[in-house]
Amino acid sequence: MGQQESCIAQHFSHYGRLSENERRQLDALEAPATVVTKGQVLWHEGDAARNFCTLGLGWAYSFRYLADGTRHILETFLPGDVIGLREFPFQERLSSVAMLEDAEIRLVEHRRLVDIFRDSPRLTSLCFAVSSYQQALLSERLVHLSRRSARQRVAYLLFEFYSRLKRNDGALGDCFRVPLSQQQLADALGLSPVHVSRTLTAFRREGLVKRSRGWVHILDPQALADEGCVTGYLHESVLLVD
Amino acid sequence: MGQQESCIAQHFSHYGRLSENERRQLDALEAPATVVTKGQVLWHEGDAARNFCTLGLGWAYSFRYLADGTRHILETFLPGDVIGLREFPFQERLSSVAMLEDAEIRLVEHRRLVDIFRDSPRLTSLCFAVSSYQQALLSERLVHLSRRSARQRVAYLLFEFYSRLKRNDGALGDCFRVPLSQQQLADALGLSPVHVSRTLTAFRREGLVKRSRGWVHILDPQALADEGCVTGYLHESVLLVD
DNA sequence: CGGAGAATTGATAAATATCAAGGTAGGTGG
DNA sequence: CCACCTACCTTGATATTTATCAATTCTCCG
Repeated sequence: MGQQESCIAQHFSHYGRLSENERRQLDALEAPATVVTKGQVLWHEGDAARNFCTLGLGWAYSFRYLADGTRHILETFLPGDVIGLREFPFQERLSSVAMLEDAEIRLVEHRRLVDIFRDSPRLTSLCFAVSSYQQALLSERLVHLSRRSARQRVAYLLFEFYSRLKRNDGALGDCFRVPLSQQQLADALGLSPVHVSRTLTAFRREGLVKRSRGWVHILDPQALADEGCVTGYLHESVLLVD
Repeated sequence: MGQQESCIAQHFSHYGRLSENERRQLDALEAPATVVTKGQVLWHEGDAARNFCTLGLGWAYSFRYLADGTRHILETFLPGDVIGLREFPFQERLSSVAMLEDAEIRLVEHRRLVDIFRDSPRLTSLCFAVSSYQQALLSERLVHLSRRSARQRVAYLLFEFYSRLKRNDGALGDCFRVPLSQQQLADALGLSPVHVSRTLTAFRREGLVKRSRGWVHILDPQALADEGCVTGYLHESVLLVD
């Protein structure tokens, strides 16, 4: 992801092959990188929404506060992901976004997206694909949160991280960094931190997964996928026919 | 929604004013109406995805089967809604869709969407808006399902129906049709049908909501919104600046 | 009037939350 | 280099919510 291979081009290329020209168009979108620090809030729910951004390095998450002061984590963003695209048609941010680590982001004005729509039907299709993929992740999570046990939820989330990281880096091993605390995992899973801890302890005892401060080691990928009832289309290539 | 005011134009006009020309373009998308019957499955998860459709009359829902044979309802579709747009970049259906009532649908080939992308940046933006709004409904539901009590979930879902119906029909009163059985409400809420029944009984006793086979009567809209922790942006106009 | 799906109700069981008390590891300043 | 500090994690005991099972009633439709 150097200067000539922009983050956004990298991300879009998951959904279809890019021509040199298309790549240049995407590269031209991005402003210079901005450095942000762990814990920093990129924007709050309700803020005016005029841009989205790409995440060069580091993890982030979007969240909403509930009436009782608790917090729910809606999405996680991994290096290379696009953040805030879905808010394009809204005047206001629908959720807050905060950084899990020090990171580098690049802003893109929403109106630049309209330029894309005007200039390139193909890139437009790819934008749609990016957005639809995120929506697919969301609905998958919806299914997995609403009616599944704590074990299944935890297994699913860990496996989701695994498979999304693997999509960006085919050489990823079974041991990788996941910079969420148990409190944050709990906020993403709709569980109490205590119960997340118990579940992870059980998984460790059973030889499924080991987790310690920021790292996850998947001991038995197949068993984890089974436990999480992972169906698989998140892996499938989502290439557009054209 | 007669012959000249197509379902899809009607739907899109929620997101921005349509010119006569744009309206014609949208109208031209739709094939003649197809009649479908209650319980009919439009498509199954995993089927090839080559088109989407608009729902002229009647309700529908999308769902996934879980490993244990239970079912989760992901989305509900009301008259005027667009079904299956989010699957545009996927080769396969991500979820099944079934009818809650006898209804009328109109199919649109996915490749016609590419025509729109090529011919009209503005309609493209509106497509994006439609898709993003559905995504917003999904993420709102995600928040409301993962960490809220049964009372809050039920209240939220009923209020969501109320506000979505009201968006299509400003004159809607407090009493309207909701053709989901308690079993189906349970499948959408991630609760057992028994508990849905208890919760609805409690609401009736408290003078919040009355429900009987296919009808909902909201007795105290404000109290229901409070109980469901409805925040409000689903009502907001989502107009594009342009 | 009879039948079938749908809804209600009660009793009990299971899953998860909450509360509270330690324990551990990594970072920091002396 | 050590000691402490702090955030994070673990564990146990108890409380709450919701599921499950089973029996009954309701309501619509033929």
